[in-house]
Amino acid sequence: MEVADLHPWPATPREAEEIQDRLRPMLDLDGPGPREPRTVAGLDVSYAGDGGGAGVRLAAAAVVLDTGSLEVVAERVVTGTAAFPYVPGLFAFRELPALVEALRALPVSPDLLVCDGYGLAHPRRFGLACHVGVLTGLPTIGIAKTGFIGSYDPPGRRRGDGSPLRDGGEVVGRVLRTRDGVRPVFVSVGHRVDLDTACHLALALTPRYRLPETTRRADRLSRDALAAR
DNA sequence: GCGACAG
DNA sequence: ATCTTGTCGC
Repeated sequence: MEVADLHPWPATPREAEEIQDRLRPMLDLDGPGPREPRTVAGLDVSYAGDGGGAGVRLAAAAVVLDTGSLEVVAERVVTGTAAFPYVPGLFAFRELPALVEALRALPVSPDLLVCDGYGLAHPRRFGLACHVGVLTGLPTIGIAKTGFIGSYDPPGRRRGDGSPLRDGGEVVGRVLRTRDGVRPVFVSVGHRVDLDTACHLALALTPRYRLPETTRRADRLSRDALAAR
């Protein structure tokens, strides 16, 4: 599929922040977005050894599933190196080059992209899911496993229960329970999808496990590719 | 000033 | 993210 170019590429954290601020206005936050996408792609990256600085070996995977059956429609994985050190708030610059390469190799263009991390729930309102959305033009959502910014009250214990994630007086996401009695995930919108639809999709992708089937598939594929060396 | 801090 | 043993539970 087609993906916009990444340049200019930042050499410093300051430049990376400027890029986020410059791309932020490109976001489409009007919903509702695809409620019944036919295909959904999951993105994830695995690292070899200590994953702190730039240059460490990594593998990025994109796995496209049929939304109804959750069967794999297409998948691509590429290996490379971390393009940026890990800095909270600039996480996207670490794996974006490899993810873009994997996406470009896909023989199909998915109806939705699910990122492992945050979208709008970000210090400058431009997390990985937003960045991927602007680059691809596709609807994107972010589903993170742990907290980053914002405050919230614990959601109810049942699958489907959720509570608003608030930051600076605004709702930037939702803490959503995808399985009964299991730790919730953090859902935020990326591009061209509203929060209710994002949570609806998150639940459709978690019929059995806490994390979306898309993320689980991409995680396994990237991990295997790394091990294959 | 002191923590917290997506992956 | 990744490094890791044992341990609890279905």
